[in-house]
Amino acid sequence: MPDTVLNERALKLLKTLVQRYIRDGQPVGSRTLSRESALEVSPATIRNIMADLEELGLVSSPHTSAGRVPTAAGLRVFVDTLVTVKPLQKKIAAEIANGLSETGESSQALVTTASKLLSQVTHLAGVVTVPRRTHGQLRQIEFLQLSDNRVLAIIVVNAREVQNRILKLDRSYTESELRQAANYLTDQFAGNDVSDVRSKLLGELKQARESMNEMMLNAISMAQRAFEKGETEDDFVMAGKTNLLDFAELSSVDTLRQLFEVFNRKRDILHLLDQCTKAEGVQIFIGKESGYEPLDECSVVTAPYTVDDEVVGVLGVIGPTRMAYERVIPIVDVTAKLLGQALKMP
Amino acid sequence: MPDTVLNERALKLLKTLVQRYIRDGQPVGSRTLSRESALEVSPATIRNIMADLEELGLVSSPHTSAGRVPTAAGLRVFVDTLVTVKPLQKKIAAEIANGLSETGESSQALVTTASKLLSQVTHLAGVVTVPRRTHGQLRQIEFLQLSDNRVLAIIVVNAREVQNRILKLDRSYTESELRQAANYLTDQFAGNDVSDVRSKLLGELKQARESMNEMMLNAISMAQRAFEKGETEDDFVMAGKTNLLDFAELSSVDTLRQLFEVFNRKRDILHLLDQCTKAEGVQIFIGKESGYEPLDECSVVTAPYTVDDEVVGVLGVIGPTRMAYERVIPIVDVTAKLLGQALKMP
DNA sequence: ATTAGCACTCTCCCGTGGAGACTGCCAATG
DNA sequence: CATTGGCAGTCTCCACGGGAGAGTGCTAAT
Repeated sequence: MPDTVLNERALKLLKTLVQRYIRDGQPVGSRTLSRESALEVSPATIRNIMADLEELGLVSSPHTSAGRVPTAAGLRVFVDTLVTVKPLQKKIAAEIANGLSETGESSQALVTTASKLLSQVTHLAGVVTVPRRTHGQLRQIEFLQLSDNRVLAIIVVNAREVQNRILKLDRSYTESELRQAANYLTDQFAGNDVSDVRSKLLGELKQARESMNEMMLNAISMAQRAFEKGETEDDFVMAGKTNLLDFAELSSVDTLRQLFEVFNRKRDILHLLDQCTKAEGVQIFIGKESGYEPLDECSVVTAPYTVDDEVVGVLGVIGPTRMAYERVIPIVDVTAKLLGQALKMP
Repeated sequence: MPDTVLNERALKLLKTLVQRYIRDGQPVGSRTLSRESALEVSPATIRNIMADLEELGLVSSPHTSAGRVPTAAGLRVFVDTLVTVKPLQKKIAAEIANGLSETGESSQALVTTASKLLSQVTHLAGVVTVPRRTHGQLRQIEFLQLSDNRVLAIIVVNAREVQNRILKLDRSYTESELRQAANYLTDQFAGNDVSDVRSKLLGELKQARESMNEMMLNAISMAQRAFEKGETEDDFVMAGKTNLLDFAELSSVDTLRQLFEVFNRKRDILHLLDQCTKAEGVQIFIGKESGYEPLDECSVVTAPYTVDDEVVGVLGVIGPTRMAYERVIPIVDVTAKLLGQALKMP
């Protein structure tokens, strides 16, 4: 036994073991390891070290006479301290940058593109949460009469987002009533932070119920309805689920079934992604660390993306625990940065 | 050999064979068939008849000593002449009706719900094309200034559909210019069939280029841009892909991969669905009849749905060839009718 | 501490040999 | 002459077993 159990040599071996395992997904034997690692040691020595690593819970053997496979803990050590992030290929960086710049206006489209790019470049499943701009500036409110009692509210935020919402009202309004209401509201609230608008509306309504004329009251109550449930349900997009079919270790139909089910339910995944807004920079969940049973055999690599220094969403990829972290990490990293930039542009 | 080769008894046997095969997906032997069918004949007789049916290409045996399995041709005969459609369970009809009536306003939402209902009720994959109303009445056009040179066009059709489109223009317009343009266009074209508007715009522009004032010219050219590319890309929705994972015969990971890929590409499927708008009533494609290799082991059951006697879209389900046609056919049928009704409502 | 050698273990891949399920054919039957 | 019972033949499925290959753990030597 060496001075400290996890000495440099052991770590170097762990690193090559993980790299090899990631490459072809099979247990790595001592002979292979002795050839692969630059270290000049015999297989026998490696076997000893492996026994140590196994005791520490960093590797394990599927059965007596197979090589070793890194455990989740082993992978964690790898990504935390051993991984040497490959410099991003220019070609790939360009692919992402182009993809995003070629995409048109709406932030929804940008998010979808980002997700597709991630999946395309990493050959994993890409996920991106829809940006939730807590500090957007309300630009304009407009109402259109659709039919009796039904009014279309259009809310423009930040010169980019456009939200439609159909309101059913208790009576019908004339066109000029609607125009007046819209003008009043736009005058009153344009430039306000959109997260404040709702509470201000409530305050306004309560504070001055009697001092206002009917028109204003109507306008405010309509606006309230329009701002209700501001979150849309479609709050993240995902591309490349089929890439997961490529990996042998996920290919039991049952595992796949579970996986696809989770992606359909969305909520669980979203919760997981939400946690990532707190940290900054790339974050990695390996296996059970995600806390969701169906993802036990998956890793998730995420990074928050920002607009004007404010975190507005998270993106990342989901794949088997044996994904190519060295490649994936920088990809997720720059995609987050580029998406942030793309969203900022006018 | 009987009078005519495909006599009544042979057909009855084919029917029970198909039913049995659909039920549990395994080859059916002569003994089973003799018990199952109400016919009082011995297995030996049945073996003779089976030999005949095999010669006709309606059944086949996977190997010498397995029972018989219906071929695609056999299934075709079954659905064309033998199937006795089960009366739709009230519970299911109610489920669909409720599901649709509880869904809110937008036709997009209705379509998604319909797709989900189909998949939920049949345990297959549900598909619905987005309604393409060729004869919708234009109700209103509105323009909103977003930022310099960027204008949001809002087109209201039929008191239900709302389309947004962002236009990049060569100069910026004042609010009143936009309002005038919108008013002019709404006056001019409201009530027109939306499919005519574009051509009328063109005509108007050409015919009277000099006689118009600049405002009108601007209005018309803006409107033209707004009506370009009227089709959205997201032209059908699909729910319940995961249901396909349930069926043993589709569960080779490779088959599944192909299948999911097809659903992602969308275009091929859409083409297939488009063909179904021509026929009326329920239409069935068995195996290769669909013409798409990845669907070789699948059947597609579709029905067009109508609004005001005009076919506006197609819905249906996709599943393995051995799907429960007797149950699925009426479900697809009523869903089409109910969706049509739901879309018609104000 | 490292290494070579060796016995041991476990998987994977065949080939083998019933057991079970049907068929196809033939001869008997009404 | 259609139908039936009987019977041999065929094919799958599964369990068993043995040999090859890979890799380990232990021990004794360096």
